[in-house]
Amino acid sequence: MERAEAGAAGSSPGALGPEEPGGLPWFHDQVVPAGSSSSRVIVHVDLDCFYAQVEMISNPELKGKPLGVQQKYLVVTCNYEARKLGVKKLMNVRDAKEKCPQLVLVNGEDLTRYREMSYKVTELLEEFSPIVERLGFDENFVDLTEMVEKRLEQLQSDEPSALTVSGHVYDNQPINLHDILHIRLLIGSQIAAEMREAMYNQLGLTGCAGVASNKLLAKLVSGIFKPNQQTLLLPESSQDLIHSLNHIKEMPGIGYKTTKRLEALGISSVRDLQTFSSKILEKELGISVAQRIQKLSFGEDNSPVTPSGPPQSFSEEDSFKCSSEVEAKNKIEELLASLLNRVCQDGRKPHTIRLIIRRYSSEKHYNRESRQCPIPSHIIQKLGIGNYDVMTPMVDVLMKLFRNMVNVKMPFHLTLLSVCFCNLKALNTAKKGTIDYYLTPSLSTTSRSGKHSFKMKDTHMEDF
DNA sequence: TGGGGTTAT
DNA sequence: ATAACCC
Repeated sequence: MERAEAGAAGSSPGALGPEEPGGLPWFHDQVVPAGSSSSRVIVHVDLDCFYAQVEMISNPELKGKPLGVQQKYLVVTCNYEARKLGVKKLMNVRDAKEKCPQLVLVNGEDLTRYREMSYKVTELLEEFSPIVERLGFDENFVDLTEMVEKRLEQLQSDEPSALTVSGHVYDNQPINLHDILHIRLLIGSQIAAEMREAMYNQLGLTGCAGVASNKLLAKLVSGIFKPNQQTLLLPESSQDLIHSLNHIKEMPGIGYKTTKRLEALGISSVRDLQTFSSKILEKELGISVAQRIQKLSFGEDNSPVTPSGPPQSFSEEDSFKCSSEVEAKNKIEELLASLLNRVCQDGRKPHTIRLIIRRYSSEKHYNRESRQCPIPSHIIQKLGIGNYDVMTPMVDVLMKLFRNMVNVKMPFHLTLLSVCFCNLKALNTAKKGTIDYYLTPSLSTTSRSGKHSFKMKDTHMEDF
């Protein structure tokens, strides 16, 4: 893999400080208390134009050509060839074709291959450290603190270039090899490089990485050098980084709604937010949001890297025009069929099903409504095996949810349908002798005889 | 704006 | 069930 970055400024290999009498490097006694939340080493890994990369792997003839991935009338992402020619993310297909007539488009409405590749990336990163948090399909945070500590213990002072940073350093700030925080982050940058190398060698994917002391800063710094490069942020540069943002809307964690409310208070820059009265902010946004985002404005973020593990929900959606119950039912069947395949592969069983609609309306930014209910237990039990037996009863349940939301006797116009399986439970967690065992129909003796199915507290659709 | 995801209230 | 956030 090509490495665009040169060795970082300020890192001079072999410039170790004085050694202790025992021959150990000076920093071996600079212990950070175990479990301490101060001074972590976090990496944010961000794949380059992920969907486009997956498409180019599926069809290598696309490599070298300007490529866009299309969903409905939008180019949701594109490769760098296309970006050079003026195509932007989430650009209208017409505008994109106008800007770039040679643009090759592939349909990316089926996320299956993207999702599969996404989890391969997360699993690869989990081999480095189990503390991996997914953010969308193409980003991951990894807490490297423990791994860095282990490498520091192993580190021999006579290893040549053991203390060379990998990739860029933000602002070209010099590394101080006598500063333990610098050393720890530098080791983090080496691990980040190994991660990117593994992603390329094992999966054929390129991406960026940012190494810093918390998630916010790692995420912000990962985007500094853009495709296929990595950047390390040293603590002394964190204020420069956050003030390089032109507007608070660029701060991860401050979304559309909060931005509007902040603007109404006259807050638009990061410094505006830093210096704004905490009391007033708390009264306007609530204490929780106010305190969190004001800390973010200083580059402070104590939120942990929370291991994502397997997904909490599976959903399939399609945006399309729908004005009759028959159209809705057909689409629901289609969405459900795909979901059943996915849930079957996962192995766990969903205990809740949800139907989401979007109604046509001229103005109103985010309008979605949903109804959910427990999946009847007799359907849950058939989930692993008979894929077709469950279709009909599940569609019945979903259509009841549909009619609960939409008055089918009146004209209606929907623009989206989505089906979601959630409340996923592992199959045989109930162990003999526990309360669960006796309350789990599939394991209890009465249920095993197959003659009684008990209901427990499931709400039934007849209730509607 | 698509087709997904998450957590908090 | 909705509302906010993320991609």
